[in-house]
Amino acid sequence: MATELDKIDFKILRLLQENGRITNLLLSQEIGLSPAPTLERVRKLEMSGFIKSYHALVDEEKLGLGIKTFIQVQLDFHKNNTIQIFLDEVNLIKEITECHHVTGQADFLLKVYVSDIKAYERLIMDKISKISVVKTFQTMMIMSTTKKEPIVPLEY
Amino acid sequence: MATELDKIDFKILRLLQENGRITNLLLSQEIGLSPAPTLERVRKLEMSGFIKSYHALVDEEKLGLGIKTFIQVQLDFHKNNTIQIFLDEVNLIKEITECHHVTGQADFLLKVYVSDIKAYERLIMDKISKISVVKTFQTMMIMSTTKKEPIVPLEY
DNA sequence: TATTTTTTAGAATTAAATTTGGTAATTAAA
DNA sequence: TTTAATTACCAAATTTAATTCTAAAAAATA
Repeated sequence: MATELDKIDFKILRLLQENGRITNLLLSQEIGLSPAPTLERVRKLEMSGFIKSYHALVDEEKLGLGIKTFIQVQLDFHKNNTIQIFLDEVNLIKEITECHHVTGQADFLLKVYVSDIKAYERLIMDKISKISVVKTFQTMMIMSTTKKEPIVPLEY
Repeated sequence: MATELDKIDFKILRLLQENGRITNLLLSQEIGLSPAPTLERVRKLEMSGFIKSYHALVDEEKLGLGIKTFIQVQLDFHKNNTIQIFLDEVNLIKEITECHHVTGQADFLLKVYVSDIKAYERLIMDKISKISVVKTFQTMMIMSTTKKEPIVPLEY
């Protein structure tokens, strides 16, 4: 199986990132092929892992998640398995939807969703600050999000 | 139209966030209704905006996007339309996929995708640092991402 | 309790996905 | 350069799913 993608494949990737539920018929028309080879290309992109999954995007505000933040966390590296301890705890906290290991002053950057400030205080007091290996953390509260592309920047 | 969601609606939201391409038939079996009312509920969730859109998730690494970073930006507020100038520039830079207005030392947090370090240097030198209202910025390079939920944390 | 409204299931219809078989184009080998 | 092999494609047929429709059941209201 050749893993080289041509322009048509990139176009398929773009269209499916834009609309994950586009019908195969429409997709085939957009890319200028008939339905059969279009479907075959999509299946190949799925099988080879270029397309990982499909997801519905929901309106968090409407669902009552009024508070979104990023938290920069610095760890205390006195134990030798500090990072694993931290990651295990993070995985138990459902309000944390993203966890990135980053360079810079902070060790980790977390993304958090909660309903309101009270819930945020509880998260901080009862969960984040109780993780033994956490040294310091700083909240960046998201006031607004002006750009959130569902598409990664590709050449084609 | 009542905007009250019941447990079945929340289950639909969860299942569609997990798998945006689940068939209506399967979805109906999962939630324990027949296909017709299941479809009607999904359409209502779409029409009322609880479901905003559907997207394919691609493998950025495989597509050659080896560098992912967050950039914290501080603006220079000497002009009175500083923020709008900044946002207009950000919208022109395709490598920036997210832009959040945040509290804390930084004014904005950007998420960036590029192919390699050379491309990152070009982004910084030719684009970010040339935005007139940018005072300072700091890169947090993402070394690994250990959690990235496609599902927002809901009660039900 | 009677009436209205809403929600649902099941059947019928429509549309889409998938498979199949054959052809053209490309690539590899002689 | 010719031939063989592979790959990609299209069109049509088939299968499967989505959608619509009708009537019954459940829930809400009077």
